[in-house]
Amino acid sequence: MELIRGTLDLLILNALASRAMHGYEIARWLEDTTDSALSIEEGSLYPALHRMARRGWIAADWGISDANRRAKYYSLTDAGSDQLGLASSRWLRFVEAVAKVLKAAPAPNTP
Amino acid sequence: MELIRGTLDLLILNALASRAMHGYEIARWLEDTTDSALSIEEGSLYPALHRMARRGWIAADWGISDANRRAKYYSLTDAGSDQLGLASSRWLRFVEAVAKVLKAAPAPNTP
DNA sequence: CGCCTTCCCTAGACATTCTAGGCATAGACA
DNA sequence: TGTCTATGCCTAGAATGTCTAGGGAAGGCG
Repeated sequence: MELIRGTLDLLILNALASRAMHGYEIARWLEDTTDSALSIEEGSLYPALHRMARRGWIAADWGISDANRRAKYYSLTDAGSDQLGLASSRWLRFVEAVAKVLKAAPAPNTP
Repeated sequence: MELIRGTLDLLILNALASRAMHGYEIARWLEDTTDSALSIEEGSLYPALHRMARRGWIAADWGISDANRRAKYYSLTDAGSDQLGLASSRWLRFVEAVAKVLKAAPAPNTP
């Protein structure tokens, strides 16, 4: 399912809030957590991770994965934790506002 | 507030589901409905309306506004009504999936 | 050895929103 | 009368973020 723009950071921050993970792991964590409702393309994921590292929200360390391969583990920084709080509340306020809009109109035909 | 990409169509479709409106009216309807939590920039609104008309979701007719000025009134077509149903359910499924992600992580610090 | 899986990466296409303008007219008010 | 504000429509180009469509290296299994 195509992600709605601007939510990937929020998803990644949440993933890393539970524990440090490498990129591939984040992608599978997201699918597991959402029962495959959401999935990240690698072409979106890695640029997003680099962007977030550049902004100081996450830190990277090379390590060895469970499958015994080299993997870059990302963890949340303090700034990243702050950002998670901001992004979460922004998201919740947005969802609430959209809910008002959906409620304002008569129920759409749901076949 | 900057809109999250991909939601503008949904908002407009909902506005027009309640009644036919001209562009300026849609913008104010959205602010009223969301207690100013959301607002559309004109530079986003008009291109979106043209795009949606091109896709056959809405139809345009020139008329005279309450303020006695010429205004282009948009109304939902049958295809637009279908699209509203699709976009709504897609949005709800997405929000639900993100909720699972937010619940998966420990509560963020909300200062 | 060959293949699948894991794991990382990038360039360019694409879509959508915003910034920053422009233009026209009605009505209020001086 | 002239000017100002609110109404109403529009566009070009920048900025952003995701996806498509690749490429590559290495572990483990048959």
